[in-house]
Amino acid sequence: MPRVSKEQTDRNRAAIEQASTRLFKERGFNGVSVADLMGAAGLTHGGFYGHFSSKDELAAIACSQAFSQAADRWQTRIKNKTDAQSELHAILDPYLTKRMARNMGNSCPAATLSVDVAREAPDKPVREAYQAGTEQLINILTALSSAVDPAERRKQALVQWSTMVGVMMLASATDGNPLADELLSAVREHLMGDDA
Amino acid sequence: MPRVSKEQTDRNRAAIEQASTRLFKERGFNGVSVADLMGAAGLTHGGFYGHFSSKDELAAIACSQAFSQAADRWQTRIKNKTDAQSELHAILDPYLTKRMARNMGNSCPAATLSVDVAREAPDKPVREAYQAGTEQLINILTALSSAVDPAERRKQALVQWSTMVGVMMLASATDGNPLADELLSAVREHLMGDDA
DNA sequence: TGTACATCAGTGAACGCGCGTTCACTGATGTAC
DNA sequence: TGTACATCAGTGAACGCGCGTTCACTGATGTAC
Repeated sequence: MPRVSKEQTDRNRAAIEQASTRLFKERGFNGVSVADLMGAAGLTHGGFYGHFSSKDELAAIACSQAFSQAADRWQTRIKNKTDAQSELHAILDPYLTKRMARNMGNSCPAATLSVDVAREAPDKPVREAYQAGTEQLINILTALSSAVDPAERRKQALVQWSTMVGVMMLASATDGNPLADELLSAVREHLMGDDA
Repeated sequence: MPRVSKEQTDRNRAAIEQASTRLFKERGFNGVSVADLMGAAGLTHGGFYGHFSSKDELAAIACSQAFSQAADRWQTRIKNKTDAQSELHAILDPYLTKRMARNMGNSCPAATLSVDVAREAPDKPVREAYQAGTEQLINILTALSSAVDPAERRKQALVQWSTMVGVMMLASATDGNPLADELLSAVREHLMGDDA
């Protein structure tokens, strides 16, 4: 029953992109086949190249979308907060959780995609998408820094970012082990003054 | 010219393990084929199963070896140092470098293998090897903590470890971009009081 | 508005390729005398 | 110590399979009248 309305075509493309954003984070670029992606969008593999020129192109799109969605979520959470400290808390509280560590498909793209990106050739389109997305999130963190000097604010954000991403990756890899909880609560206490 | 002396057999097996330790870190478990590994050891793919029962088994061995080699390197570096602060410096100074970020095959297994391990099924043998290896390195860091209370020492080490691993992963993914240097020097300054 | 037809989104078979694993074979090593 | 032979580490063809990508085809959609 092929040929579908223009609206349905757009919805199909969006479904492929959304599925890839989740699945690439969950299983990595090489851990998901084109057929997997199309199947997750309710389609068959052959139609893929009507939407994208290659799997690499979609990887870049998915990477962009993953970071944009994360940035949007952060922006939504810090709305209506009155000071930088509670804004930071609004971001970190849902971020530094076992739930996020366990569910890589819904968690931070920096924790899940960084190694995949690092292993890609320098000319692959996904690298640019990653750089731009990373800057987006770092800029949000920089705006919430407690330092005064601009250079210090940025440095503080970069260190915070490293710690956040590192602990999520380590907690994912040690999921099911008490160490995962230890890591998360140590970093929560360190970054949020949280004792939970 | 098959059948080789027992000594040569042992050397061949060690060469396969050493090659896998480097290549798995560099390209991930799925990024290296059995033929690649055997080729790197100067052998052909067919002989693989004379040494190992499966690629998964070798992944676990390689993971163990990667962490043990890292721990040995750390132990060597902190020898002859007089205080905890210079011991920590001896570990961090060569760790937090662009060279390490760029050369994933020779760098920290936690930065390169964590995501691969997180994506493995819970019953895969590589997970146990990862857990044990991670504890090894965390114990070394804990011993160098500046805190007094044992629980605080461990927490400090866990946060430090998260930051170290996170920044190496981020610097690898942003290699070639100024952000990679920014990340490294921000974390160097934060963890080592270094201004370089 | 209704009809005739061109377009083209999606299908599924097929492509060449590389994967993990198996296996019959080889010939130097190790052993028994 | 020298010879005859059994062992077995390594070889390379072959297995079934899944990959990314291509393409002839289909039939509902969109358009021209």
